[in-house]
Amino acid sequence: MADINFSNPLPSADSRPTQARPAPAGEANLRWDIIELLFFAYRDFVGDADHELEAFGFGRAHHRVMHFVCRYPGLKVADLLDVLRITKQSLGRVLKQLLDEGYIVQKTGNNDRRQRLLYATAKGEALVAKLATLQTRRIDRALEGIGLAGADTVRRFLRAMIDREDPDKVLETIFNAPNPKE
Amino acid sequence: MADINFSNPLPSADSRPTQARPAPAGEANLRWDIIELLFFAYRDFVGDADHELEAFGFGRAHHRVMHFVCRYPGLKVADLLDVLRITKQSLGRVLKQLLDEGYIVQKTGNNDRRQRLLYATAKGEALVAKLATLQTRRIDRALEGIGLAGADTVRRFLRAMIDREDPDKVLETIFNAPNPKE
DNA sequence: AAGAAACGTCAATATGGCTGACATAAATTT
DNA sequence: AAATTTATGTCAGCCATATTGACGTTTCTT
Repeated sequence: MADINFSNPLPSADSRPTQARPAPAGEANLRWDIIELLFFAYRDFVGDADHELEAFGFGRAHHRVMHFVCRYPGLKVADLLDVLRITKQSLGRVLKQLLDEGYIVQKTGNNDRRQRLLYATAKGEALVAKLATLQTRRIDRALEGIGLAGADTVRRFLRAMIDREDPDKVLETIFNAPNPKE
Repeated sequence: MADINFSNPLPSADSRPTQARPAPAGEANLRWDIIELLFFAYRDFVGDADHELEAFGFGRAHHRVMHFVCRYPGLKVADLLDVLRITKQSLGRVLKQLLDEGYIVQKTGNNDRRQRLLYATAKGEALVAKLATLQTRRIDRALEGIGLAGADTVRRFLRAMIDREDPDKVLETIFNAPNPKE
């Protein structure tokens, strides 16, 4: 607590515009800018969906489940747990609601009858598409000035931000997918 | 629920590798790839900090508060509420812990003595720096193959993902900041 | 027949959001 | 000077979503 210089407060500290604290000499080059941009970008990105979900009485948890079930039809419950990194008890409640309200259906596995393969209904697909449309609008707007090569750079960056060890089934699919041409 | 083709299940549906559902004809071009990459990238990005925070008995909420107080010293409580988009009651609980445990201090405003300007202590700064270091490591790794121009593209993309209307004090600072040269 | 696996569920608990109401001190307006 | 508004704090309770641990059923594997 020694080197914080507010013991002798700056004159009119609260009338100056807010400024990011300059990096002290000893501090390694930290990516403050990208760290904060990620925070705000993600906040507004999920905000799009959050707002719409309210009208359905759903939360983020429901969205995540529906999204991945819709995108990867036939996902097992265990797969979903891996992807979402939550416990089956947590998933249980949310999944039950989505089943009861007809957004998702279960189907017993053919090979292994213990499995409950998950599929989105048309109702579920419609909602997921609606949410994805909102988010796509934001992404398109953000990519606008950046060009095709830029979009690819963004994709490469995001991919590289993801842990590669012990990838779940969905991530494996994503990593193996060819980078789209746009 | 008519056009989902699992009424006549595909042979050995659960032995095939997981595949992303191909986009139906009627569906607009949705950015499924970037939507999912953002999900996983952010999940792992905040995971770095989450893991470390456990050792301190703190959660994500504490991190967010400490981070912005540390980065924008002298932030008012009201500013923080704008940035985090939570209620003062929610902030209150978390902030009280951080004050009690000596990660943050308050200082009465000079111009307006109602205000409580927030500052991180050395202890607080150390923790924030530690967490930022972890996240910076991940970002650096992700930017590695992308080059300087690529890093700038990523920054531009993330900036453009953020809502511009009604920016809070911190966001204004970020938007007005010159793009760093790397 | 025994064990393991996939899933479901009950119970209890924690975190971090929320709303509404109310209190205080200080600034501002009348 | 009095009234009002602003910035903040706080009490009480609710809700959503996460957790752990335990136990049960069905089904597959050995």
